[in-house]
Amino acid sequence: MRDELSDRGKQILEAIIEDYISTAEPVGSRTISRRYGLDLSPATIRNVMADLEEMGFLASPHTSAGRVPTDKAYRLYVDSLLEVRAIGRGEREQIKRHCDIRGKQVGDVLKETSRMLSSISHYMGVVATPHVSANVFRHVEFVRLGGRRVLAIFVLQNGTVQNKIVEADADLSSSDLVAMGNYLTEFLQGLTIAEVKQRIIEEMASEKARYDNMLARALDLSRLSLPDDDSELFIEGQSNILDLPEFADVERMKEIFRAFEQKGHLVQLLDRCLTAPGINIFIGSESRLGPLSGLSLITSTYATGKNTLGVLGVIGPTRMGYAKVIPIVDYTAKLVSRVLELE
Amino acid sequence: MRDELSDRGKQILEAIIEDYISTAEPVGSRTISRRYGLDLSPATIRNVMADLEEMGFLASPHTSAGRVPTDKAYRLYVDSLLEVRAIGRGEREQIKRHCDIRGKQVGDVLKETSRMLSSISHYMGVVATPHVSANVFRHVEFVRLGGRRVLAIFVLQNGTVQNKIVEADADLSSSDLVAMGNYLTEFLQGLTIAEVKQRIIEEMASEKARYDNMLARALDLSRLSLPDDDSELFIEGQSNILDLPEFADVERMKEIFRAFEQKGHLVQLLDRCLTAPGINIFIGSESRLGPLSGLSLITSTYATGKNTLGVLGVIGPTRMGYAKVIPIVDYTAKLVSRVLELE
DNA sequence: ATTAGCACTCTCCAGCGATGAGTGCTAACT
DNA sequence: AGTTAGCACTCATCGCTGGAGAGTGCTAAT
Repeated sequence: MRDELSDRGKQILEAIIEDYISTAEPVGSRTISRRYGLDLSPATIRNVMADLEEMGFLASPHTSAGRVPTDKAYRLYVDSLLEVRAIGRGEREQIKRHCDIRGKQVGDVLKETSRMLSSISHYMGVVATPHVSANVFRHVEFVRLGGRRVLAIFVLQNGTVQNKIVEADADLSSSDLVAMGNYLTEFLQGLTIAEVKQRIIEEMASEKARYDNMLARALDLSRLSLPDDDSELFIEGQSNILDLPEFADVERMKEIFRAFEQKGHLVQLLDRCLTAPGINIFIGSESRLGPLSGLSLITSTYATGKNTLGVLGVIGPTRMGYAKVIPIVDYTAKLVSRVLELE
Repeated sequence: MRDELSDRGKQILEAIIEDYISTAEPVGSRTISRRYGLDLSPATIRNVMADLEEMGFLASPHTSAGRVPTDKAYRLYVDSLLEVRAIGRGEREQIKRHCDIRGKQVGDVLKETSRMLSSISHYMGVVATPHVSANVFRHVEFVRLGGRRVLAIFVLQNGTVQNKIVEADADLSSSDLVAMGNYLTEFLQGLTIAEVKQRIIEEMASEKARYDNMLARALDLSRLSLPDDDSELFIEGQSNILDLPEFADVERMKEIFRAFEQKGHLVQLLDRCLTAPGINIFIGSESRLGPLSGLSLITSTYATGKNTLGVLGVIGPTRMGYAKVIPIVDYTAKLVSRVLELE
């Protein structure tokens, strides 16, 4: 009876969580007894709350404030108490309307998706661009810059374009570069970037490359200029979290903004989601990222056909409106998948 | 004597400004008399300060605080009091070190420049990417997406790549698209994007296009997919301004972050700088952008040869260290110009 | 023209008590 | 045995107060 959660315990915990989500104020026994039709006196609820606190689901900021749900409570809530509503009609329309991508740059589509997620959820939107490795190579071109510097442009099957400035180890004429580009475009057609890497290394070791100087140079150049595998991150709507009462404290706010400025950690976190298709939820300290404590992350992967392309989601306070945001993220991921789909 | 600034007036104003720049506290007559070797009693200085206030160079937050410089004062300071120091040796090294661009994407170079500006100045770095119109067309390619959607990729002479998704008005096969790309690449070679626009319109009205259905389609497709002329903005180091005491107020901070989230206004402001080569300085309300009052902007244009490419700069509080930041912006702009130079 | 002196203003801060929300415990009730 | 009413207790919050300190403006003396 002490370690197992009774039905009533669950009901009261749920009420507390939902109240806290909507008010951001520690919730007291009286509130629960009045506002949620449980027909129990505050005293009874106090008893239950004391148990819940002992079990680690609640915490009290100080003796005479109400109780606040812990990360553990949100986890339980998300896993088994919460009934995910279907997405609202208005929201669905809004997302659809956004997804008219004609005339937009591919990168901008993702950026705007991020912005849309933030404005519709009133939290922060995050979209990670697809990792490069799994994408299929389509076209490469080299442009001569000053000196020996060369601009390499890789076009991938899904429409993203990667470019990079490299230093060649010999002077190369423009026509050399065009020829190299044409040759490599042909040679690498249809491979994924990961395979391209592989193929180049193999070829460089081959007989042919040893005798054909130009070929060797072309291969070397392409090796240098292969796009890096890091994905970009669009984080939009940061100002939304400025309105949340829990971040009214200036120090807290600084900490968060600092954390988001160097996106590295967040990228890692999102990478973890890549391997688990569908909705993923990190609550508060579960992310194991210090500065993100107090924040939750709801993500979903977007994909075309079998290929997982990337991750998108919403970052909000741990007390975010899971019931509303989860279907939004889910629906958006599906729609983005469809929109980016190739035939 | 009343409207014209005496030498002593200037000296004292300069002292006040410099003190305020370093302390962010309203400065009193005693401070000036003690810390700056003017050999005048506080009372004398008070008289001068009263004059300066009447002339609009100083303001007092309330009766018993010291005085604070107005935008007008900073303008005078920047225009005629300030002696711009040569750039520091350490700073020069730091900027140089950053400018090793091998192996980086072109866009990233600008983004990192922005970041570098922010970290070296301790304010915010801004870099606007070049406008598209003046750039020279190099290559276009069309990729078939689902349905009638087509991905158009424009490569420009300076290495930037623009892409856009458009809806074709007929089903086009992959080979059609490749052919169109090749034809247009040939046809538009060497023109600026502005000229490309022109040329396409002309050609669409020509005899040839009227009879060659495929040509007409190709032209139409390229017209739709021409890159937009808006330049992107990289704003980095926003968290730096969180540390400034004048923005300790949460409301003020929200306002600023909101303003930066929609970059439109700022782009307009930077565009104004494009036409005036070299260093430009906007102080506080001079920018005529409400939310930017209290902030100053120091910009410089970067260019290759004759072509102005874009604008970069630093945004900080009006009381920013002009003497230090101006040479930093200047030097960075020159270096970026050199680095992006084509041969 | 400059300065010393002084009264005055206004912010900032610490201390104070009142208020009220919420708890935990005990004893009575069903 | 579970539930509830009652009550003493804790603690954050708020408004008020008075003192300290910084800085000013004015006047009169140098």
